[in-house]
Amino acid sequence: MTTAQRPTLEAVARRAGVSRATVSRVVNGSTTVAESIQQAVRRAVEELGYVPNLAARSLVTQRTDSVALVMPEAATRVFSDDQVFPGIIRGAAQELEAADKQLVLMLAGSPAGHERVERYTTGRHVDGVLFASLHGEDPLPGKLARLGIPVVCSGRPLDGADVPYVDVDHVGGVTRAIRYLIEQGRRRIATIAGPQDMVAGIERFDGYRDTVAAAGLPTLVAYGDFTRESGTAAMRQLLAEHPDVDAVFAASDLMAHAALRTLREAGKRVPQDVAVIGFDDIETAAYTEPPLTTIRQPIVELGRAMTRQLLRIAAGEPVEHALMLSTELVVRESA
Amino acid sequence: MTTAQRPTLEAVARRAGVSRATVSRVVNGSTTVAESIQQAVRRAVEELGYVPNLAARSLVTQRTDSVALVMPEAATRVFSDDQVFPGIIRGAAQELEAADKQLVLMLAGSPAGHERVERYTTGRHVDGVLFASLHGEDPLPGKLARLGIPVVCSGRPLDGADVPYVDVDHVGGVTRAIRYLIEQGRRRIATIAGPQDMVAGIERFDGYRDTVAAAGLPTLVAYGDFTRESGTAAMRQLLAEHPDVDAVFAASDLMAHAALRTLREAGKRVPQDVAVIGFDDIETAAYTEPPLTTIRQPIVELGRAMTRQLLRIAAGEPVEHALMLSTELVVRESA
DNA sequence: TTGTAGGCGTTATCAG
DNA sequence: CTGATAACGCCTACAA
Repeated sequence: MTTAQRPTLEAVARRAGVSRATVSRVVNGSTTVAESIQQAVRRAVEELGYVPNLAARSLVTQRTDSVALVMPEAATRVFSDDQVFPGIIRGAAQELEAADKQLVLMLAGSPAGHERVERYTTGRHVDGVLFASLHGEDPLPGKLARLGIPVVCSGRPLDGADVPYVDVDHVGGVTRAIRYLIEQGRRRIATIAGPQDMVAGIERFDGYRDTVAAAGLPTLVAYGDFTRESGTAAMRQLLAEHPDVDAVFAASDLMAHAALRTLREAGKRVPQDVAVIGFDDIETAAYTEPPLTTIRQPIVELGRAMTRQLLRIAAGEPVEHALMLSTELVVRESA
Repeated sequence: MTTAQRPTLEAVARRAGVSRATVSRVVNGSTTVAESIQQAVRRAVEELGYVPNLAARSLVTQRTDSVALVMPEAATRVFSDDQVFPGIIRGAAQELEAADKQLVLMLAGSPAGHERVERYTTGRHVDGVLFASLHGEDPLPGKLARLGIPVVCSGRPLDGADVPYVDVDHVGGVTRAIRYLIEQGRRRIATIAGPQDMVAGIERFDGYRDTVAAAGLPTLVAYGDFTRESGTAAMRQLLAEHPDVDAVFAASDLMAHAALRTLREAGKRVPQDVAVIGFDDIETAAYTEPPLTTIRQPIVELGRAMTRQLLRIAAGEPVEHALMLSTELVVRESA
């Protein structure tokens, strides 16, 4: 029942026989303190189990040593089993740990949640804000940037706000994949596109459309929302509308996985009858039947890169306005 | 360039022509303020864009309105694609959102990380601490509890600390699964067990061992660490040591998934030659080949339940020392 | 019902 | 190199 008041600077100071100021200096690593005194202070800190009160500290320093990671998705979708969000979280956590800062996770799925996030972040309760994936034209990133609060987005903000961002090379990856399909002799190449209110959905579709168009091939499209269920529906639609489809590029591995299964149920062999390529390279991709050929995006690295940019901005250093991480075609057996 | 100092209570008070105390009352929803004054204050708050400084507030209230979720796993494993950790995060986030508290995520994989977590949490920088999954005998939960800091673990702490926890009914679920296998006429039932330094690994193994023993059947075991790679190795070992195995219970869906593939490569048909049952019911389970029969654990609910318990403890209410969430056998085609 | 005043635990500015 | 002392922004008795 050690309900004992936690010790304060004052207590440590008394015990070490010095002033609060000196203790503060030692605790914060100032070098201008005599060695003998430093030792005395450290011993007192040790004996008392002193831990600085961050609230008090940030009250005066105006820093909070914490960063918010905002996930604007509905709570139910953020953690489906694509590994995108967990990957970003992990990358951010790693980088923040190295910087000795805290990661505050915020879900902004509901309107109430969004408002909460706005209150919290504009209230300067964090040193910076990371946006994990924007849906539609969220004005929040731009607003925060204008308030002078460090912000970094994953993907170009759709509302055109002048906010620094990091993204993976969707278009490049997709272009490579579609060309690969064409080289294999595929001519009726369809796509299961992602949501068109998210950069990832838009750019992956653009990459597909431009590449098939450049090759003089038709555009065959059905839309999904990155989930397996939507992939199943889209694949069925594609099959119904274009029975002669001979390749499918799905904008997410989850949708590609669903397409694989739907194709099998429809009696199509993969890749003989229809080739399938996904996007993400989630762990499951290597275990599908057949193993999925897909475009790998460095998702953990995305989280890390965003965080590094944010920390630079917070430190007043200049950063590239946009950073692009490269993607890579991983050929397995589905195409 | 609105670098303008953010407004303080003082500023709002001046603008509304009242005292700081009154503004504080209005902001915190005190009812003892005249309606007309409330309106004036609210207008001033609005006009100035006032947002309370949490650091200042928690300095005096001794509350931080934030809760830490500690994931003691190595960063690289926390977000593999089993949905356990993301599920817990999601449940906690939902419940915390309702309580208007912040979720601070902390990875304690490395020794340095663990020490960081210890400093932060013992330093009373959060109102409570949630432990997402314990590895070995971590003394931290017990230590925090002794310091009077609200703590809730997922799973019984292995060091015997007297800390409240919430867990799913591993043993019950596994028992049902093994009995089901026996009813189907399986007699050479093996298990791919999880790590034996985690409650989940231990209890799932216990459930298996006791049930096969009670039926007079042999114990055939290989160990994994919940990942697919380890599942592959374990299944190979099982096949080598017990070529006549006719059923496998894997302690995680990921390992079960790997087992499915390994069995196929070995020329075994599932479920005809070998039945396979997993544990978790991750989304992928419905999409494996064949679809996986597995034991479902309510993982998001686990996160929510832990959080609710923590909030109760923090509010000084009494809580059950242990809470058990039920599991359920989901029969698909692999068994 | 409203205002006054003190203090929460640190850091930072100055003297000494 | 060290020690007073004044903020930092807010809440909360207590007084009016």
